[in-house]
Amino acid sequence: MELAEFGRLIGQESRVSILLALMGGKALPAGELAYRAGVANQTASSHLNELVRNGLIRMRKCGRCHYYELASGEVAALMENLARDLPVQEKRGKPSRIKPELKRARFCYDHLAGELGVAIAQGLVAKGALFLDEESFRLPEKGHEIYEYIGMDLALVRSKKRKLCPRCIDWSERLPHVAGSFGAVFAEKMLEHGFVRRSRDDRSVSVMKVGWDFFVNVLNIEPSLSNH
Amino acid sequence: MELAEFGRLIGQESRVSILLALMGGKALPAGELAYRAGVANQTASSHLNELVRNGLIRMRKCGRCHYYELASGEVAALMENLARDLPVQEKRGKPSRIKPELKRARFCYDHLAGELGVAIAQGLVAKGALFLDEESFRLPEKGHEIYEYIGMDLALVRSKKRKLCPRCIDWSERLPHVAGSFGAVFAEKMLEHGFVRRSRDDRSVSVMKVGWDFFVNVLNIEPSLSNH
DNA sequence: TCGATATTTCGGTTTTCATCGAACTGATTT
DNA sequence: AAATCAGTTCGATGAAAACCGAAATATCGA
Repeated sequence: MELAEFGRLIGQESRVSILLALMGGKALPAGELAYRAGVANQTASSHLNELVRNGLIRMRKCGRCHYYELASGEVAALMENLARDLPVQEKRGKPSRIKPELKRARFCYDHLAGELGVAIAQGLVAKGALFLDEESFRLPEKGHEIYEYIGMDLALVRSKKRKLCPRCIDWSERLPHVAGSFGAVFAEKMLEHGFVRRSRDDRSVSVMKVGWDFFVNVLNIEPSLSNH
Repeated sequence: MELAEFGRLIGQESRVSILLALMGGKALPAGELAYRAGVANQTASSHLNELVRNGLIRMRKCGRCHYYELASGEVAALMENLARDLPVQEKRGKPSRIKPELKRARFCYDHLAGELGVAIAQGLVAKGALFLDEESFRLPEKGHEIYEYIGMDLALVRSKKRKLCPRCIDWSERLPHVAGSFGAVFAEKMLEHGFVRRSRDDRSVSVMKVGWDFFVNVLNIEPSLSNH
């Protein structure tokens, strides 16, 4: 895609809202996206069309609903990186309008990010369940008890064709967390065990009681994270 | 800056042309930028104003000329990374419109990039004049004969307040080359010795005869690079 | 001081495009 | 089959903004 073309696409509030809503990794129906962007269905429809045409998102029909989602993890990473690297303008009276829940813990496409995501990555490394490599993380050859503990099948992780566990530098934290198929499967497990729960409205995530037990006792994550 | 605001700024051919022209790292007068963007001076002037207001570029007066340049290496890196990560659309009959000279060797803001930039970085590493680190390159404590050979003062490099020698992943090559103050000073030396010469029109760079001697014999760079 | 040059400011024109009402398509329900 | 619901297409409207001619500003050279 051309630079200017891409700029035009993300140079408009409604379309950015749509893209940001999809950054949660869930596929959402057209109406929902229109509502979130605060525009009429027809308007959203044309935006969605445009985004699909340019390969940023894609559509899947299911009955009479049209579900839209990001086209790929690459697009998600692109957006996340862009948001992170945008020059900060020193304008007085512009205190970051970032929702604190989002900063604390959120889904970044299909894996966990925010303070929690970073802390998890660090915890796994500290426990020897993950190694820090040049460009990405690396899994220990013979697995690790933590993965058995949560019933996570590393063979499954390795079998996917996408990148195993690339580092994704967090937009809010500017620190690495785990993305790729590992990040996705791990996040899946966290949901499955009820450790965390996704927000109904946006991509923020809340940590349940059992979740804290796991994070603090098994991963040795700072309990201070839990004090809001 | 907001995502949408940034998108709007780069979502327009004239402004992208201006930004791209400035990616060479040279400061250019307003008229020149208008010419390159293919618009009238007045139009360019308003675009330049807009870009300055948003902190992407900055202006320096010199006599009756107004010289514009990128606001910082961060902005340059942002643009370069963006261009690199843009999703490639599989459109038939769209053979990369990238100028081969640009792909071969160019200035990326203030340091060398393209095939040449990557090869230089690899050459320096192979010679032990540079080490590959986590996020950046690292200089050997006690310097290296290569730097003495080209008369490059590492103390000067280290004295600058900007990052020493971060890795910059190339837009065309997708491989790392050296940026930061090291990259800038090194490129400066290459020009000084007449090893390379900047194009008058764009950010491409041509390698002179003496340059090839240096690159091939001292840095052991593949001479195949020189066959166009 | 006068004219030439580089750039900006102002005003008006034109283009682009985000938006929504109305009508249409298809799927689901009654 | 009729009613309903999700979504799209079409067409018109209005606002934003890209553009350039004309005039203003500032510097330079003579």
